[in-house]
Amino acid sequence: MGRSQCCDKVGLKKGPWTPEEDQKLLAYIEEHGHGSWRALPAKAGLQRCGKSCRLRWTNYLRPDIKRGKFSLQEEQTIIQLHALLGNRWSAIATHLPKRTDNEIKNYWNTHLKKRLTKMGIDPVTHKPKNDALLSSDGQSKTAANLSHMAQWESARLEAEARLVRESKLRSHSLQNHHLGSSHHHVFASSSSASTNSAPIPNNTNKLEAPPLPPSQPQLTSSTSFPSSSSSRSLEAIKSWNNGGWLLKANNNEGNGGTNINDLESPTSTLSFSENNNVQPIMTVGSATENNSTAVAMIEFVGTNSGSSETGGGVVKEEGEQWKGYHESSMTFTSGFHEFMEGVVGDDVVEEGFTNLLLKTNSDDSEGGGESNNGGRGSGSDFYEADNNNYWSSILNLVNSSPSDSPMF
DNA sequence: AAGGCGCCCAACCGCAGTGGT
DNA sequence: GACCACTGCGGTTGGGCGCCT
Repeated sequence: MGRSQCCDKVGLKKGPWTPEEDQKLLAYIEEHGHGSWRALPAKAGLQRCGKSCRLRWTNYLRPDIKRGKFSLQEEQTIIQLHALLGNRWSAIATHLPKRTDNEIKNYWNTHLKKRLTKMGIDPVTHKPKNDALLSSDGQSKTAANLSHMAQWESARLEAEARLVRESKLRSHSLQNHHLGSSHHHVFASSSSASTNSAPIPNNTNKLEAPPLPPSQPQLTSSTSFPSSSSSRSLEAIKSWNNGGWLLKANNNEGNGGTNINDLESPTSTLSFSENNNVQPIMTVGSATENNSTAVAMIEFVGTNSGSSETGGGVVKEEGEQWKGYHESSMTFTSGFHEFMEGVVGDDVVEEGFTNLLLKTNSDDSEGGGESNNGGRGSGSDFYEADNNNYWSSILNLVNSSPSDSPMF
């Protein structure tokens, strides 16, 4: 694509900002807001490019920024979210109020990455570097499955983040609409409302998950979130994590056939195409609400050449549930169960995502006993204990995210 | 005291995505 | 559909600072 540099004009200043410049920028934004960053520097009397001004405001001058040392809680949150989201700093920042993505990124690169490395954990994959786990005892499969499910989780979290951002935007735009204002309110403009956020999506959003290894289904997720239902919807998603839906679904299965709308708990459905291409469409939704509440859809596109849109016969209409999947899809009880059996094995499916992680950890400790490298007193015991709780803490984070958090 | 070294973090850079025309 | 303007994001840089020798 390529764009002309914004700062290539001669005479524009670069480098650290002076207090005078800060003052000018602050004063201007407080008075006028920041409708157009391109035009702002000239109006504010700054010899800077708009991009530089935006960055200075976003990362430093905004009044709702917390500066200083990261708390232990914040550190844990960053590590856990990074395990799920990777280097999606803006998404991670949505979990950390008053922290900017830049700050989090810096903190990760300078502190947390090193700490994980010291713990013997690969900061990229969040897996133990000494991969005794991946021995020939079948745990490699579990580890691979774990990775696979973490990617589910990653895409899901990202979808949630977008949901919240969209919700915020809508509420802001509603506010603005009521106030009859456009960009002349510093904290009501779309930019400031989504300071830590990605561009606000339209009604439907395709998200690409981290690249999957060959032979695994490619994961994308689509969201279609009525903002009013976000809170309950996210509770539903959390319930999915908690594995509660599995029990409920299985119980219902015993009752002879499952209608997702009959489930008390939030439900999910997977839609499989007739052929062997893995093309499930999973909907995580609040079935107790009216049926028009489409909540979250995670779409698996087979690695084969088929496209989910064309192959599965699934059509989503804006603001509605997926049209037609009721007829062709299995209920979540059987569909997801069978799908996950194929992917991760029956025992794993029965136990749910969270338990899988815990099981993996407990297996580690049971199998290894002392340590992965077989040594006692090597100084790694402390880190092993951390590793044992590592993934479970990640899930705990997700499961325990309060509904009223900035994220939820 | 001073030079070297490593760390930290604000800021820059380039690309991607989106909306308007 | 092509083009342009603009914003957001993530990787990278480099200057300042503190610690060590």
